[in-house]
Amino acid sequence: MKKYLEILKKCPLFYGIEPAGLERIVACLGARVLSFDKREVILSEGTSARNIGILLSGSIHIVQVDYYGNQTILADAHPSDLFCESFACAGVESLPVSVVANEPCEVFLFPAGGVLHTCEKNCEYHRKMIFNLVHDLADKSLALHQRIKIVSKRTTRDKLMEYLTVKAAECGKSTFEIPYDRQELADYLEVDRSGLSAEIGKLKREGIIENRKRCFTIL
Amino acid sequence: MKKYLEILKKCPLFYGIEPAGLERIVACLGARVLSFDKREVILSEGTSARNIGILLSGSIHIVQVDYYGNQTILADAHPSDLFCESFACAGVESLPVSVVANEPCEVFLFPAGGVLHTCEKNCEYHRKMIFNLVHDLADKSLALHQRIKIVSKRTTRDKLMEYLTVKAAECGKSTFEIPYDRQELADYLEVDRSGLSAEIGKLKREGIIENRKRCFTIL
DNA sequence: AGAAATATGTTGAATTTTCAACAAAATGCG
DNA sequence: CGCATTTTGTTGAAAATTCAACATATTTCT
Repeated sequence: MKKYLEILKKCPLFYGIEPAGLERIVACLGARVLSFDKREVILSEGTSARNIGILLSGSIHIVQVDYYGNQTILADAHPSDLFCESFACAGVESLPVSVVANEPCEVFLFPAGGVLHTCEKNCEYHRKMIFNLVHDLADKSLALHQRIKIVSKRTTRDKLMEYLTVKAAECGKSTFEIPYDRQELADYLEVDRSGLSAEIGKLKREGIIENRKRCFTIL
Repeated sequence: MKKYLEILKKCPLFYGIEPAGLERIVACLGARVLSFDKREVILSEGTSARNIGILLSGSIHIVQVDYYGNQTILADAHPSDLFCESFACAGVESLPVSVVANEPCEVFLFPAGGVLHTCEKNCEYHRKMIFNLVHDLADKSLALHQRIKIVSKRTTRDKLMEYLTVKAAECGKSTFEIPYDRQELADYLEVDRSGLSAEIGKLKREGIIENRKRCFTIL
């Protein structure tokens, strides 16, 4: 477990907890470390929602897939990110999303009970974690609102421009890389892939954006 | 303030806190009670996000309005419900949504600091509130996921049927009332109002649903 | 390097949504 | 009760999305 401490240290759940405490807590959580190949399903919609995950390496997508195979990408996570904490904390039985490996990755999985139920001595670390959890859950909520703001635009063009504008603001630059390929971007924006490609082409010809693969520039 | 205690008692933030404690806490929060008429803006997008609200009477809508006046209804709240807690807890400066009175209503508004910063004596009540907050934030996150699942459907018909199915499951009956009029339902589903009316008419003629005003039956 | 697999761009037809304008129904109010 | 206002339903035309099919480009693997 030791070799993962550097990543875990940066997890929002453990902010403000010094290394010695972290090691104790991590031991206490009863976590498993699991590895997955690209495209493997890490957690499947409908299965138990009792576990919280922390991504150790690689990257993952949080997705919903409907009846007809339409996939919606809700979020992507990177090393040190928490995932599925909201479902575990809400106490729902079954997961309303799936978690899929976007590249080979390792995850740290542990039952939420270890965080939610204070240990015998109501330790300071526990108190910190709960506070951190509040902050993290609020952040996730914010991200969902942001995503809703993007996909609630009515046209492919407006969705794309809103997304790019948000991303540019996030990076503080007008040239930046996005974490999705075309199909994934379409799944995030909830539009048709070919229509998205067409729209990107149009925006380029109109001199509004520049683009090569995952790199975009807003002019 | 006394007369609101019955409503406040049922607020998710105060679960498990007995009446005596509740009265002390409420006094401690430094809240204002404000009244609004139907359609009045209670909190406006872009203004300070430091306050948490509890609805005392009436009902409200959490909305986003874009550039061109397209309104998106993100959620509705009823007496005892918390609102805007996620933005206050995330520590963002400006509110990404507006809160609008859906009918005459009273709200209880207080700075989030009173909940997030433990009082001198790190009291048991405070600990409970933070735990309650975790649960509440997780629930809100879940509601957003559910909404995304609905609006990510690609057609008006699929969005509507998904929404009605969820509502029916919520009530445990196939006949139920929804909290929105036609325009509001359209704003929630992110579709055109007239197209929605047409689709409801079609579903009725096809014998898939029954509907009179806000009352729907899935057949 | 070369073949196979994957990702991206392009097109036109079919479907669906949006928009505007108006009619009909329901509601609120003096 | 009757008028004014608001809400809901209907329609047709314009705009946009989706879908399928295919061409081209890029990546992966041996």
